[in-house]
Amino acid sequence: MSYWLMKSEPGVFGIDDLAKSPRKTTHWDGVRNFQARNFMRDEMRRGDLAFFYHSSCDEPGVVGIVEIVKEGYPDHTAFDKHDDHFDADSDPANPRWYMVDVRMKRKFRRAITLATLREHEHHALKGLALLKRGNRLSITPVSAAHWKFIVDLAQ
DNA sequence: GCCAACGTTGGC
DNA sequence: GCCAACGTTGGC
Repeated sequence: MSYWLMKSEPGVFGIDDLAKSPRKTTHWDGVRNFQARNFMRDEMRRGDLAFFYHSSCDEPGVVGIVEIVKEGYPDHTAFDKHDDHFDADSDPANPRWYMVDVRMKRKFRRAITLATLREHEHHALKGLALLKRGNRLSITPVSAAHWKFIVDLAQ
């Protein structure tokens, strides 16, 4: 089993939106980066857990935990001309973009802010992809040790 | 709003 | 294959 971190802008879709979704489940559509696509298409497995991370907001940070409940499948929003994430180059016969389904497992009582994570970036969280310089990937892997440390911060 | 960092595109 | 130009991300 693997661990991940998935970014979302709360102004677009935050953890409270997920909590209100049917069965607390949603498809993680709109990812238009090949590396992140590859993680969803090739590496994420049912039962994997991911941190839900709020980005581009007042207080960026990890706000909860989701479970991967459906493995990679074509992102249909790429085929919809009227969708913000439409991509004319994604052919339904040979889809370019993929998504997974995630279900909310837990919302932290308090967010683990990026500032808090940074306090540990040279020690317990050394090497965490999220904290790497210039990192912009919306989906990144998290080691088991880092996972445990961050979950403990939320207690 | 600024800007550093990065990914993608396209000309050559 | 190189690399400049461009667009996007995302923290501040």
